[in-house]
Amino acid sequence: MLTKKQFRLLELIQHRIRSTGIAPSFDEMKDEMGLKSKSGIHRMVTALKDKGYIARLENRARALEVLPKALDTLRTRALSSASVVASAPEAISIPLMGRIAAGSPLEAIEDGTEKVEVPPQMLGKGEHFALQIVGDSMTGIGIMDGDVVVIERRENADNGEVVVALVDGSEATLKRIYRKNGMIELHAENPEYENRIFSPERVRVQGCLRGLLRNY
Amino acid sequence: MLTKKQFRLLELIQHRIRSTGIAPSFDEMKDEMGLKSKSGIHRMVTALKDKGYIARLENRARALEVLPKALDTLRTRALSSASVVASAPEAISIPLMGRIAAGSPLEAIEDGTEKVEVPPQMLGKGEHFALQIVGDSMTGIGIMDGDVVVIERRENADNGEVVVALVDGSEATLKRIYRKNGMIELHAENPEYENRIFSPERVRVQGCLRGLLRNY
DNA sequence: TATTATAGAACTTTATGAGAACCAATTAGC
DNA sequence: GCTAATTGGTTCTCATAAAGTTCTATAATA
Repeated sequence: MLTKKQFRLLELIQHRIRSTGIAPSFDEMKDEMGLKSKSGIHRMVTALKDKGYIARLENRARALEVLPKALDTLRTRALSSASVVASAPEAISIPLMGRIAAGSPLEAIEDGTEKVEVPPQMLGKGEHFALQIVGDSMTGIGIMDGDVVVIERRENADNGEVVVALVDGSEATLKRIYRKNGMIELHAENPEYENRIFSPERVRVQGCLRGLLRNY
Repeated sequence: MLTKKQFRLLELIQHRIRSTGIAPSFDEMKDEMGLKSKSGIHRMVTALKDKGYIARLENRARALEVLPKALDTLRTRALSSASVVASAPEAISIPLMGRIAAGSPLEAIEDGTEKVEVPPQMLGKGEHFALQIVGDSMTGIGIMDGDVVVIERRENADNGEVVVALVDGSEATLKRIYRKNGMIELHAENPEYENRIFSPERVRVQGCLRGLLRNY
């Protein structure tokens, strides 16, 4: 029941909320959709709401919620697009760049000779690598000790995304990142850990979290 | 009930919606059916609607919905062609058998037409299938809503393993299983949920958790 | 030949875009 | 607190693109 653009916008909203926890503003959606005016976004958001895919509070900033009905659409699509891709059934290998933890360096382990196979639907456009998680600083969002995370190499990240952040050039951690008042806050998703705040010069983003693999 | 072409169109619509999330436009259907004019599509769509296979909003872009009646028709057909799909044996695709939640029945265990690609290192010897998690009853061990879990089909499980358990033949859940004094305890890994204890006859193990995939 | 499907084109309705002015809510400073 | 600035959301209007509807002449066929 959705038009192409409406669907794309819905995907965008959902992805944004899922990866950053915060819904995008109209202006941000405008930019991400490649538009120059946000009136169109307003109309599409209204359409999505009327069609029952999202809920929103009018006049509230970033007050969007993706409803289950929409999740159904997006889920099945995300999964079955995998089978479409399956025509080229090779698993894709990406380098395992080492382990990452709260408080231990990443650089030291960068050989990249080990590979991990990753299902193709987990990879986006860019360059990816894998890291194995040590420690429990992100258990709050379901990232456990020993998990392998798939990271897309990037220099910057949206507010609220989970990133690999290098602090002072030596200490790499997987944290949720927020920018506040010109400072950068690295947020551990475990109440037992404290958030840490740095000046922007001290923090370098190395990549954004894209997927997770776990073996039992 | 349906003519050949109508059936083909129905298949096409359903496949399109499932794989891309949005219905095709009249022009696109025209192209995919190999026609040069869309007026014919219009008539066929009208016919499908009149016969109760699809619902639609007139004059609305891509406003088609495939009704359950049609899914029945399509499913029988899909099963017979399943053997063709299976002819790519070494593939790392496993069937997605539906969704599973704490407390709600395994959603209409699907026909297994949908596939998920899985990195080979995640698979063991046996037969595997995938399920998508709904709900938060296992967040305590890092299994979140929307995750895809890889299950090895088994009839029994070691104490403490995470299993897909079918209770009373109807209600399937993903739980940690313990045997105590001849009884079976199903343990949700989330303090907000209660453990439940059953007599062995009531619980059937369908498989054991082997892996987990998550996209961000 | 009667019937049914297809091509084509004209036409109507919806969906989207740009831009600008205008509210509403929030935040920074007093 | 209170005000001003800023961010974010709402409404219009004017264009244009995209999608859906209709109708007629033709082609295909039973």
